[in-house]
Amino acid sequence: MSRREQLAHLKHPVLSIVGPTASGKSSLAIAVAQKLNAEIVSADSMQIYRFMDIGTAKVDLEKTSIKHYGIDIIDPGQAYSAQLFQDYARDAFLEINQKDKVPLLCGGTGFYVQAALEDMQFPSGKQTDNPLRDYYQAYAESHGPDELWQLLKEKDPVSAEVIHPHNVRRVIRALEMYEEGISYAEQAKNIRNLPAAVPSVRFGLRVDPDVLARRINTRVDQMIEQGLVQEVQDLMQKGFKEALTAPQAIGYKEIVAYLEGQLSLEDATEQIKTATRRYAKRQRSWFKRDSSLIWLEATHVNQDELVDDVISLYRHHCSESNTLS
RNA sequence: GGUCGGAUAGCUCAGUUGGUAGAGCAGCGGACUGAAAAUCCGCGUGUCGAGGGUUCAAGUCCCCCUCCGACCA
Repeated sequence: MSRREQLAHLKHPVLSIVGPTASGKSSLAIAVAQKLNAEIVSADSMQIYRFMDIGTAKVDLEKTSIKHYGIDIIDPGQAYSAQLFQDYARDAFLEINQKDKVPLLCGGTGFYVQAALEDMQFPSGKQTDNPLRDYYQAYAESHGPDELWQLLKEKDPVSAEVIHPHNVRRVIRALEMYEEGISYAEQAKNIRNLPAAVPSVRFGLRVDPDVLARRINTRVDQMIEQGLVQEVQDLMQKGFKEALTAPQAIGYKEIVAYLEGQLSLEDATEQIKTATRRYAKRQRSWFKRDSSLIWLEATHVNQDELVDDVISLYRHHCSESNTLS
């Protein structure tokens, strides 16, 4: 059987749990995994990094007996991508399947979740960077974003049409793809209705935004108390700042600014809180569009109830179909 | 107690010679196919501190009160 077929015929569909940061996903996932004999695959673009523990609210792997994939898999100096995660997560699904256990995908990085579960096809090659990127970046800086967009418009007008001229990062990506003979617009066209690559039952946690904001605030204060500043200091010793992905993390970039004297610790803490709130908002937007999600109200609900709901709904949906046609 | 300054959006503040208000941040909504905790787009949400007066018309001028700040006692 091909890898593709194996993925389409898992013994147990992937149980997926998504939701905004601080919604209680990780803890719910562990509780569900214990009752369901599952192993967890984390879909989190920052928890994949070693040494970034406090600021990413990473679960303490020493304190749980549930196996976690997707945590501490690379060093902060390395770049990562949705494409790499797609392969990684699918390998994990197959490995868990071998053990006859339930693969439980849990995380807040919607792009990664979609890449893992749906038939999203990335250009071949496993690069995280592209040699052209620096050239176009420099071009945007010297000529301005609109000029760069004009460049794309000449080469690939259809893609230029779909991308806002000021979204430099995406304009560059489209130019890169053009050089490889791929149309950004063509790829992006189907994002709303990609077929599943893996059978799954998907849950989304909903938490009242005001309640979530309060949770975020106390969690950030706790991170500071637990030594986030020290953690960032240690990372800077390791050349973290120059890396591509890791220093973009909320809670890290602000503390770096504090350590460099650009912010007071108080201001840095405030900025972490608002950045986290805004992140939660973007997550809400992202997950809203997934019509296959089963939404669970998690604002004032006891976790045990949620666990029971998830398990019974999962079983119910499994009996309906557990493979893809 | 006295003098001066301030009081306008959730916050910091603009507001021309009187014509019922606008920026930044926050917030809300949205996009998203190799960085996604990234990147980008859209939206002003208001008893202009209270009361009275002048005026066709007051955030703006006058009176009075309240609160805050600075200075003088």
